[in-house]
Amino acid sequence: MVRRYVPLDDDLSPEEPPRKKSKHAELPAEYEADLAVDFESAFIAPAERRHTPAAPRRYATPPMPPDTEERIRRLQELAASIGTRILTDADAPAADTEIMRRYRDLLNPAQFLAATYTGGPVLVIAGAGSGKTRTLVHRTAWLIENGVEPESILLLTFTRKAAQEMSRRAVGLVGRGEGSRITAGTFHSFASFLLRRYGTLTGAPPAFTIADQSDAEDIVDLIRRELKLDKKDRKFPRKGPISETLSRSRNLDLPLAETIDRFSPALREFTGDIALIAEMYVKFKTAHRILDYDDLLDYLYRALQQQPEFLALVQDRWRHIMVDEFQDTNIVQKRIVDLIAARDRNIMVVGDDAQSIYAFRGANFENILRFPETYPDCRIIRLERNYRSTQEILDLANAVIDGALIGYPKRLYSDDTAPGRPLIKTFADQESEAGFIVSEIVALSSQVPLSDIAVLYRASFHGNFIQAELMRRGIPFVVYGGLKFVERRHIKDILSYLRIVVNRFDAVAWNRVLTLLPGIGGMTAGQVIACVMEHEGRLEFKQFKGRKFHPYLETLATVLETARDGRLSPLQQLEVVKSHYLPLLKEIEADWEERLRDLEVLEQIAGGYEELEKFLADFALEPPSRRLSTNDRPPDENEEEPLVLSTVHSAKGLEWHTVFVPHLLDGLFPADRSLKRIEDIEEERRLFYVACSRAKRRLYLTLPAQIAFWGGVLHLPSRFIADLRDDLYES
DNA sequence: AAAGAGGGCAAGACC
DNA sequence: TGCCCTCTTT
Repeated sequence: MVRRYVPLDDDLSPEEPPRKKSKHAELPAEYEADLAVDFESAFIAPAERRHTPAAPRRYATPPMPPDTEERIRRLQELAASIGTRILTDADAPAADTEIMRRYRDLLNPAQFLAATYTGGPVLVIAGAGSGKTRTLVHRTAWLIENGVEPESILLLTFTRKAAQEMSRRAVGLVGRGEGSRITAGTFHSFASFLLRRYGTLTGAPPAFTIADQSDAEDIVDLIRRELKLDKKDRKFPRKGPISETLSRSRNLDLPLAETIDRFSPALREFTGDIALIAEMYVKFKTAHRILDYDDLLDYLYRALQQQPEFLALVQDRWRHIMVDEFQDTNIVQKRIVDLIAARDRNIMVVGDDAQSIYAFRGANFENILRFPETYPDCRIIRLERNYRSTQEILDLANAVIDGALIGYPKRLYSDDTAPGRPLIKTFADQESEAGFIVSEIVALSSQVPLSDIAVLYRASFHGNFIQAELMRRGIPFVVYGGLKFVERRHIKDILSYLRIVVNRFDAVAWNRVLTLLPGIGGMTAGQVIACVMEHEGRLEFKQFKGRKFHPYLETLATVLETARDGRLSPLQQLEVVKSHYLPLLKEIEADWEERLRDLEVLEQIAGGYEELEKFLADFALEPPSRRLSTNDRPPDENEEEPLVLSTVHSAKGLEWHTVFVPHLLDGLFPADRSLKRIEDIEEERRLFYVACSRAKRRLYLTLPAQIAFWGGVLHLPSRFIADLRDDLYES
């Protein structure tokens, strides 16, 4: 079966492996040796691996360090030992009241159980498409119907989209009056709310501003330059990697040196200086009253932990806690939840370990696996009935996840027995692969709306050939991801003025605003900021009299003073700074007219607020997700809803009638950068599982026979399809 | 400070 | 191979 994928140039001898010129050449020597190992024996063999392909002899399996092996074994034990805690359909409560009967009829037995269980901590393992949101929303409604105060319900989610969806549907069930009284939000928005409201109790600075990821990087860059580290060593790492490492160290709760050792060995020789930057980074934020995303969680956690008064206050208010997407929580988030739930223990966490795909940003896969460890008396409910896909698609998805080393045992099933096994197909090259996909899309589009079809790939550039082909044939499509609205410079610029209006000490915003002015660069900006700090936030620029740029500074000061007027609405404040900013924008950007449209969107959003501080906080935490200027054209009645091109990550939680997953070559999916650590390969597998489980009726898995990749050639089919039983798919 | 040249690096993206 | 970042030059 696997022979079907055998690459065209398979005559390479073992003495001369094909990876000679490829990326793999950079791997350490022991890894070279390992490439020859039969991948079947290198894994702790999952129970159900069935056949031994000939080709995969050359799949790279990284060595497993003893501590990793030990940890994996522990997690396997945990996952295997949940038996006694599992509640089954038989444990569903009697439907002996009108309310109970109503909920029983609305939900399947497992969902019903999850919605009504109140006997303590619960873990709900919700498979893909199993009605997770439905269950949570009904639980919320059930609690309220049974006398729980809506105010005491806390629903924590990962994305603002999920939070809004929950709120909306809760309101639909219990009505606006009660539905709007529950707290549903992201961890960060919940933290931001508490820190602002209980500033003195939590130790958060007054009127703090929130630094997003790029702001955090800018701060690192300012420090890096101040320390002249780039001058000392031209190889000194850039702001991006440093900032990422600092954040990772906090998200994983690991000492900085260890974080560097484990995740960025290339930075090892700079550990001392990075530690120094870390120290100054903290001081910088304190001095300028800035909190980054990690701070929001850290401040909240510390306040809960160290201020009994505050903890009691929070526990008194929120007595029923539900956490969505628990597999994506990091260690700090888990601790926050544990603290709040410690007293009343009304906690339900919902998630799917098989869909944990965010380890790279600090999500701790183990939180969900170790829940039974934290709450030994917990109960576990599995939602395995799938309402999305056909059984034949689920069979393949189940097989994919069966190949994982760790995870709770589960098996999705569906009533949908519509025929149509997933298709796995190899093409000579990327062009013919793209050609095939687009032809199939064209053929399908007579029966299925284009918008119900998606192409999901591992990395954005995998979509290039398909995009080209779609354009050539005039098929409308949208690409998820790309440069976000909030990341566009003019949006950041305008928001920076407003940030200064709120927080005079926000040096990151100052830096942006100042360097916009002609004649002011990084050096001068630094001096001006220092001057503002010395004057405790007053706009005293007399000392720059005589310098060329002095008049600009005075103008800026006037604008900021005008905008600060407390009688103005956020929208009016925005207008004030905009009138100052527009001429500057025209100077620096040729396409300023198009950018103006983004500013209009910003105005629209600001119009909905009464308080500037709230507007800025919300905008930092809940930015509009897509590129608005290009996608928010007025909808054309006759225009067809476009096809979707997306990364698998961005597709999480979504579904389509037909899904194509292209470029299934080992080294692309799984990505070659993930092949060095067993945990990373595991995550790639879960990612592939997410991709497959997005499909409702048709699933296409395709690959080119080979692909030129950074000077080398990739030609092995993805290990995730190579080890599939051949009766699971067509070809 | 702004513009041009050369070198390094390359994924995924939530708040 | 191409883009982004930084360094160099004016």
